[in-house]
Amino acid sequence: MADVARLAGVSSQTVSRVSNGFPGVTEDTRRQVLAAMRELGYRPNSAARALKRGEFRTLGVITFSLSTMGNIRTLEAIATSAAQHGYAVTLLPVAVPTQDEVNGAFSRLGELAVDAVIVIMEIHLLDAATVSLPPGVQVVVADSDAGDRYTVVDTDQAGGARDAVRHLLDLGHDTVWHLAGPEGSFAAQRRANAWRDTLTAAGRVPPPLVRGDWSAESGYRAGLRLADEPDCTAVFAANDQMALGLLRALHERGLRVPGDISVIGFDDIPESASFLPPLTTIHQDFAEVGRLCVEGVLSKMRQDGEGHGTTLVPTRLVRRESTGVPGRDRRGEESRPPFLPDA
Amino acid sequence: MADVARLAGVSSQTVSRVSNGFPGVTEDTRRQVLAAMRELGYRPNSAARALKRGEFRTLGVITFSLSTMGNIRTLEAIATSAAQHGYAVTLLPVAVPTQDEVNGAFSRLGELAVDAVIVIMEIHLLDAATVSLPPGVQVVVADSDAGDRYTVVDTDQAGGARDAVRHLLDLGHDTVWHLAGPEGSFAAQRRANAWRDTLTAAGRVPPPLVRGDWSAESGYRAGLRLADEPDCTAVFAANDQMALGLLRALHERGLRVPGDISVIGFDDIPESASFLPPLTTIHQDFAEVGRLCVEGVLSKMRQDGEGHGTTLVPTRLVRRESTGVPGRDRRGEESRPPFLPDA
DNA sequence: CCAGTGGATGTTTACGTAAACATTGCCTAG
DNA sequence: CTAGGCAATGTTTACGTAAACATCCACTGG
Repeated sequence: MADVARLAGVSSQTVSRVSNGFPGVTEDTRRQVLAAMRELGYRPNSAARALKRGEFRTLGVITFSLSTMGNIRTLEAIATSAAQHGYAVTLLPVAVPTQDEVNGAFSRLGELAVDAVIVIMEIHLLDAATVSLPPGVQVVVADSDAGDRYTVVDTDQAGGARDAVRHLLDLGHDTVWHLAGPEGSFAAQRRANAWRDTLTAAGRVPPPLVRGDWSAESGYRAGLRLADEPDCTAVFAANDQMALGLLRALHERGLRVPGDISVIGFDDIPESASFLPPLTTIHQDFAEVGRLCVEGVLSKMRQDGEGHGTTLVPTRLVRRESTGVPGRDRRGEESRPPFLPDA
Repeated sequence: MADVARLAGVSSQTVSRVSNGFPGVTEDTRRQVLAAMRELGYRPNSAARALKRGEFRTLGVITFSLSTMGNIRTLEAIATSAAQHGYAVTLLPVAVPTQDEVNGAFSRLGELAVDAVIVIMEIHLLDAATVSLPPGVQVVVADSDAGDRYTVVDTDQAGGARDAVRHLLDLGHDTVWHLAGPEGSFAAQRRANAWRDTLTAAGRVPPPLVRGDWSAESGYRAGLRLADEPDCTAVFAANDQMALGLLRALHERGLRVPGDISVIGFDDIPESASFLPPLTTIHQDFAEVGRLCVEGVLSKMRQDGEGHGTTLVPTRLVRRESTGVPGRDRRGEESRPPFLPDA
């Protein structure tokens, strides 16, 4: 900086003013300084800057190895949104979702150049961890509940699940089976609860819950079981991957979708439009979740925020070809090639 | 730090020594300092640290919005591997893959707290950009060629494509059609070139190349065309998503896979094991790519490295049920339900 | 008994920046 | 014509750390 000042014939403070876009600098002087900066290839040293300003302009994101598409989309939106606010994003990967690993990530965080943290994680792993949070570091949590203890931004899981169930009921199905996510997942739990509540509210009897683990493989196994349930005409899968496996199993058993069984997913991953048949599903707006995480954490930083609360991002039903009116009893009536989209 | 020193009854320098694990501190003193650190909740200030040391212990990763699964896996591996070396990872998202955006990312980079950069990007967007790289910032590129100008780590695209084609030829197919990725992509180009070369080397005539854009939707459209090619008994899709769309199109046209047409993909995304039928594909080791990127950039930093070169990460053929011996002429011969896995 | 040695610890300083305060010089109002 | 004010710019200082150097002290060997 001193070199630039010398070359431009000004003081280093003036260089600082120019590089930060502060007022009170003649247009002439500004130009000269900029020229000198270019000539010397000057780059402000961000370490010194952070030291002086007391902030890093950086957000940390803690997440399990980018396993699910939802986390990835959210992360992407966080990065983009942070960049728009002049913030960088530092990744804090947690290899395996154990309490130890999470604690480790949080303690590393203390020495990390980060002003605030966004956690994409189930809440129950967070409790013991946050005690070691450096004071003044704000936290926003995505993919969780517990809005009373943290600021939470999440997809409206319950609303989406409700829409999925209602869609199938509206089509005329007596009831809807549910292929749930793993027990440990709050998202899975909330979707399952909303599924049960919606059925009950509509005066239907919820069938036994079928448990998967988010993977297509687990959906396949569940599908083999469901294929043997003669009463099953409609399945709400807790995510699109499991729906994919489900479709494969039903297909192998010679069941038509949606002719014999309607299937609806959750997430709306890009591939789901190309499943066999294209999957009706609940679209999640991960970009919005990420954006709100950044807004939330920045606003908390500004007002040293105390207020916690949950922001829900609405979902949207995307109707494709895997859902239709009930008709399993018609099985075998027609001889059209199976799985041809009804449309 | 001064407070800790006072509480522990030592000098700040001794605190520094303890916090950096330097030798020359009595076990007694160390314990006292550590106790004081805990009591005061001391965290070393990473800005001051970076300022003093002249390095940030941080790697920047520039990539287009985490669009493809490959990039994500690579990023994940980079983050993990960097953490093991005591480095953090900062994300530099590029919204749209235009030269302007890339230049912007690189110029922001100059002010960013980053010691080195890993670029996950097609090379041709890099050329004009790197001129603005701060001196001393090393670069490693994934997903590209141009090993003569940069250090490059990439999947062995050509080797994988060759294995895919050979697998189908070995099964007895006369030739192999190719559903390629978009023209702008070097990965797509190299896979297509290797496909053509392998066929030529085997004395076969390469059929006309079919172009997609990586999406399942484009694979579907291509599939509708290929279904009308009576000579087509084997297709090598340049990625699994396009293979997915391809499978759907063939299915709609009543063609069995692999009975009538064999399909092989590239990438081995997790879902491909649950396609209809499960997809034979070329597995990419993104974790290894990411790891090598980190190793490469760190070693370049240590030796102020000049040497460029390309490191290729081998692929692996994953045989599932979408490939088999040729048999399109047998169409209609049997009445078994289509798409049941042959095994 | 003393010089010499080496380990443990303290003191000084500089890293690059920006806030706070100081100075300069020009313009305007009285 | 001059005091006062304000815009432009310069000077000083501190941010928290760690390298370099300085000091202290206990112990060893002659």
